[in-house]
Amino acid sequence: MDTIVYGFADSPFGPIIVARNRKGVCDLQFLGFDRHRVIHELGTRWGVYTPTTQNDDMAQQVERLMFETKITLSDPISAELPLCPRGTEFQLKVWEAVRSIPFGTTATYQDIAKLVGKPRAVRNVATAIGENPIAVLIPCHRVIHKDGTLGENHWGTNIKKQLLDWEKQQREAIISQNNSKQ
DNA sequence: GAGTGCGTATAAG
DNA sequence: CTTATACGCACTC
Repeated sequence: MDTIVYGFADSPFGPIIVARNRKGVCDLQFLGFDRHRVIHELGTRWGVYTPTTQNDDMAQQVERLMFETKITLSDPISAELPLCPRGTEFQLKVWEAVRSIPFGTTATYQDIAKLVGKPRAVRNVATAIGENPIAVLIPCHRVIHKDGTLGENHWGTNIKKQLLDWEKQQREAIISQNNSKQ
């Protein structure tokens, strides 16, 4: 049986809960206003009988990697932070495709549908994205409507917009930094 | 098998 | 701008 280590941290976008098993980060949620509901969801996803231990240091370390370390445009987070989400074949495929969207850029739901080889299953892709268990690291906030509007988000359109704005700002900062070096 | 859904396109008010 | 209709299909019940 899998054992889970979870912990709490403060991100620039509000408090988060981070959980990992021995393979990698398996769950990451914004706590939002309803902390208990989110923790309950974690329980239903992994089973109330899954042995857990609390380790806030681990969570804070993950948070620092996500938001404080120098992020390059190619998104090095993946290499340092292996992910281990649980889901159906289809969901895992969709989440993998979402991870290929570069930092600071966006893709449409249709783009992701094509990437997973199911160009007509756009709504199903959207549903799978909505069930993303690992916020930010599986960057579902980078998936937007074809007409440029943001679309819905599990943690609120506000979080989605904030994350996109932040990434865009970071991206531009890195680009201008690189230009001034030459 | 029926109902649902983080979409998209088109038509209409 | 908003509502309506149709399409699409993985998933849940």
